[in-house]
Amino acid sequence: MSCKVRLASVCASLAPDELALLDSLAHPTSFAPKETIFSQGDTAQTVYNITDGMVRLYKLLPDGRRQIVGFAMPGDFLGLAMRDAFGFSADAITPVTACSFSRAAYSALIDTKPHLLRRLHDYATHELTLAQEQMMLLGRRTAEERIVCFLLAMRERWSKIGRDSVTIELPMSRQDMADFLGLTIETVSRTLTRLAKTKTILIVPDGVRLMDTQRMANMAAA
Amino acid sequence: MSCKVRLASVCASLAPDELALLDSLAHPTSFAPKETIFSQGDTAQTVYNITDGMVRLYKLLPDGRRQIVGFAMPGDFLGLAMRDAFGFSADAITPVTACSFSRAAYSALIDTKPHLLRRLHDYATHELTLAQEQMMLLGRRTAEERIVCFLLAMRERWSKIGRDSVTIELPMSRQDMADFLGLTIETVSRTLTRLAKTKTILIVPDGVRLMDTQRMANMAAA
DNA sequence: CGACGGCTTGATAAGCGTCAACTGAGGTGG
DNA sequence: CCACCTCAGTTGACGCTTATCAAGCCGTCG
Repeated sequence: MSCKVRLASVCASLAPDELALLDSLAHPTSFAPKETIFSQGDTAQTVYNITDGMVRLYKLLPDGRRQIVGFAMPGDFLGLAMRDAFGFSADAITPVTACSFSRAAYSALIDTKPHLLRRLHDYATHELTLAQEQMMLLGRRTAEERIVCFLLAMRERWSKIGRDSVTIELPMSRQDMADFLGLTIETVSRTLTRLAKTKTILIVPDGVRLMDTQRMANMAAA
Repeated sequence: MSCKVRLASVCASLAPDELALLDSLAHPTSFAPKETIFSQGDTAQTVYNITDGMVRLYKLLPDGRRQIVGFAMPGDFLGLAMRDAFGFSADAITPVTACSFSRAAYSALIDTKPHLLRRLHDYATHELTLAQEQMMLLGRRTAEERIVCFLLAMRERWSKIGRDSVTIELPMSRQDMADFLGLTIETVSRTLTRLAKTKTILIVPDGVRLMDTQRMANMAAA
């Protein structure tokens, strides 16, 4: 009941008694920056609900190339996209707190609570929609469009958890952004400076301030 | 019971009476090549289970750039990734047959059949895993790797529906492949001819034959 | 037979990657 | 207290992969 992200996560719309049951199964957990939460290929014995901080989710190729498939933020759920083994790795970017659940308990719970399963299913389809949006971005957008779309999407996500502002926090490194957007760190850096030079954004410590959202929206739509 | 793809789709693991119920709700539908099944933004009043043929699922940017987010084949389910409106467009590549269900009936059904919902949820998470694989491909792989991964993935999909062969049917056009792989039609064509010249594949009408799956697997893993 | 669409091939160019040097903030230790 | 190191980020020069533009091929169909 005291959870800050309850209404933004799958826990919304649970009855008080169900919430209590869920609470009894949850293990509060925390991770330091750069700490690994799980690795691709690990047998998935735990699922997590992020309550604070930011997590990067990524896949690696044997030669070291990395693709970040998403950033998890408060309210996000980790552990859906696998049957037995995690399909990607996850590690903390900032200090992270999460509710962890044993996979067995989680699995048993959703078998008895259809509407919790329904919430999870809705969450999964939402993730799928985001993934398809990202395919469009990676396959067909220019570097500048990717950056602009990313910033607007981050604004959207912060606002969904009650932190709406034209100043966007970006706790991840340039390398993380690059690996999310299918670019190099140099291209990310150059593109951000170019946007700053045209007064579209203002680069601030650990984030950017959006100075011309109208122009950005046009770039993203085009 | 006579459905060729029953065991490969969400309909597997249904009890006979449930199958009968589902059957009573299903409307057999068919589409001619290039016919639109639905368009991005349409209110989603129907969901589909493909029984034969191939469908392209794609998103468009206002300036005409296209990203194919997936190809639907027998056993695949269309209509998951939306709450009220379709997030992408779909049209038939080959002649297509499908079971269509009204969204209302579908929604009511899964509310009363938790294990059907469970199947759908598993299907959705599988789709999500594929989408993340595709992000890796689009963001970090070279043109040649994309083509090779695509061919191997198509082989895998055909084999899942009982058509395992080193000769891969490719009913879609070069343009469709290009828009799926984030390339241009010219790069797809050139890369395929290069693979053919090195005797890695053999280009045949409406498909390719894999001549050196070992080398291809190495390219895909790298 | 001619037109058309899908595909291939070639020449050229652009966007982004690569390599490398530089800057500035933060941390460490003599 | 300041020299030094480290690391993330920025900037510049250059080059490669892939896009773009353009021409030609081939099977199909009216």
